[in-house]
Amino acid sequence: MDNQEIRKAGLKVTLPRVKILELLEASVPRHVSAEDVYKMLLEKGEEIGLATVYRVLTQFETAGLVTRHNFEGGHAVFELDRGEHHDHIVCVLCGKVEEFMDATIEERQKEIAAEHGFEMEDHSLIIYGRCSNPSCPGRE
Amino acid sequence: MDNQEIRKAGLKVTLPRVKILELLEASVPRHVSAEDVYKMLLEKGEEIGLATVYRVLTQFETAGLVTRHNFEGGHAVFELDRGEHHDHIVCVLCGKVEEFMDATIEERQKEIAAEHGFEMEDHSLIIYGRCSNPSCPGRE
DNA sequence: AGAGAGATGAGAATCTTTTGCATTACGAGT
DNA sequence: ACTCGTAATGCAAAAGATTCTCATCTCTCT
Repeated sequence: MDNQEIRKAGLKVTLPRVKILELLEASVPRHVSAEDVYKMLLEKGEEIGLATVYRVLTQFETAGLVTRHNFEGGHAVFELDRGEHHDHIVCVLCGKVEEFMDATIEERQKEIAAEHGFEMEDHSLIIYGRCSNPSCPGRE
Repeated sequence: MDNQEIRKAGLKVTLPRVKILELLEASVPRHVSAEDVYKMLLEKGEEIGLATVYRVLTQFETAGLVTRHNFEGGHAVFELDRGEHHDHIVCVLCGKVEEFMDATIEERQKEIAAEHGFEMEDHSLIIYGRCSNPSCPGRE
């Protein structure tokens, strides 16, 4: 039940919040912008304002339900937080996003932060490249 | 001579471009937003429009003279590209930025991209944490 | 010095995200 | 279930960052 997650986050269980969480759980692709969420809701016939989408996503982020990423392109994307941390590979041609997790890198990051006198709080690793998908545009 | 770098990039050697490049070479901190550059130029008495700053920074980025980073906070920062690649540690409290370079991580990234069928083009690794600087605000 | 392509400046426009405020919807208590 | 107070929503306006338009200016080449 989604409701419990929302409630546990200290938020009232309202229709917009439930709908947005449902959408994120069912969402393919997993990485969506606030605008994406808004449009997807409209298509499903839900009358939820864009401002509310932004507010709810920010609240979810604060509550640890979703993670916000600042990919290239000026707008943030969100994804449901499923517990395990991971990083991203983004195709610069078609925008496809794949996820990965590498213990070696994770470990080194912690060491590096410590070497610089930082207490690591979070990190963001994004690899940009060209994917091998045949249907990926912009490949000659 | 800065002029040569600009010329080599296929751009006309104009006053705004020279001034912006000079500023980036002398700039402390090394990571500045377009707005920062604009204000710094104003303080030095240079009458260069904000739109031009954006244009020139984008051109410099395309030419490989500077690198653009999408840190948290919605605005991009630029830094002069000095040849060697490096990553960043950003203090979430005071905004201080330190640079580092780790061969182990670099190597793994290339391997990971290959494993996913991507040809790595670029990457961005940012560690967020709390620095140990005594004058850093927000520490209890 | 002169011509033409390219660059600039100022402001308008665009895009993303946030905010103010009147209205509405949860949910604790009865 | 009913009522009430508070928190949440929707809309429109605002704010912040970046890009675009276009008339004017300036490099570069000759």
